[in-house]
Amino acid sequence: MDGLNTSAKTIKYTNQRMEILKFLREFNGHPTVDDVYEGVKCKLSRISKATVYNNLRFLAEKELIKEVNTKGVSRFEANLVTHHHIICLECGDIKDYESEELTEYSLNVASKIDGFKIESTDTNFYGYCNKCRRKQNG
Amino acid sequence: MDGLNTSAKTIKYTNQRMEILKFLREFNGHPTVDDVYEGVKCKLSRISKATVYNNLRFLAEKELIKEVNTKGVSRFEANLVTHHHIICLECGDIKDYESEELTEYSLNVASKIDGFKIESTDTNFYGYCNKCRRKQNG
DNA sequence: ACCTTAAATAATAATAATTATTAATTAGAT
DNA sequence: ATCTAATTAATAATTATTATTATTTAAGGT
Ligand SMILES: [Mn+2]
Ligand SMILES: [Mn+2]
Ligand SMILES: [Zn+2]
Ligand SMILES: [Zn+2]
Repeated sequence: MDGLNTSAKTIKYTNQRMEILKFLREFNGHPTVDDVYEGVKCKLSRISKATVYNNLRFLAEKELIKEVNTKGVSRFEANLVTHHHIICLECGDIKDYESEELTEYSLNVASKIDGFKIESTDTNFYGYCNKCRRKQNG
Repeated sequence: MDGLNTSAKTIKYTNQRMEILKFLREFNGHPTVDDVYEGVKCKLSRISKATVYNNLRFLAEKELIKEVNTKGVSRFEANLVTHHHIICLECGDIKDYESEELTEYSLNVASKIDGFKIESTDTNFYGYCNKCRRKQNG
């Protein structure tokens, strides 16, 4: 897999870093720090949780992953394509939702905002997933 | 001011609760739990921080205030009108942005999503505020 | 292949944010 | 005025995150 091909000066390709990035790319979701920590443990049993924190911050800084705004704990993802999120208010499940049109529309709105130089935008949809709806009804 | 006129059964109109709600309505921003705690202390010097947490959760539950999804600490607001947020990536400042059109557009997109029953939607705009841009340049 | 060195790691301590516990207080009903 | 479930204050406990530091290591130069 292609690794840390950024405009780097001194970036070390450590095992820990590569496994964390690989995990995020394969996980294909929005794992918490603990999810990542547990996920890479099978490969790197002696990894420190601080290393997970450090690398997630590092990778986000280098724009190889993104941090997702959620209430409560930090979450990360490897999906760098601009996209939106569908969030279940019951179980907290977060699904990606891609819509070029919505992105275009939002960016166009953004271009009219002054006092702020807008770099990016995303939309959250809040509701209830099928699983949680089935539970609520009967 | 109108208080807790919700479909309530047993809701107590305590001083603490009312001051917290009043603070949020007058603050007109997105204060953290600590902001609220510090803000109501002048009126209620003996208030416990746990009471602030409890009431913020309570008021959000009753839909008298809203919790805002931000990275890091929890934030709350009394602005119940559907609206969007402009967030400075440098200083973290959060500004409200109302746009009926964007809300309408997003809800229309939402109506086409299946597997989820969407209840609400909001859009975040990320960028840099004038103040932070001035600092960065010269 | 060996040296050098800045960067990264593991282990752990420290701090910050949030939740749980519990005895005392109180709003609102009777 | 009395009653009672809800709320509160104080504080302990738990989680999440950041800081510290001695040790290890990736990568570049010889
Ligand atoms: Mn995503
Ligand atoms: Mn707002
Ligand atoms: Zn769900
Ligand atoms: Zn700013």
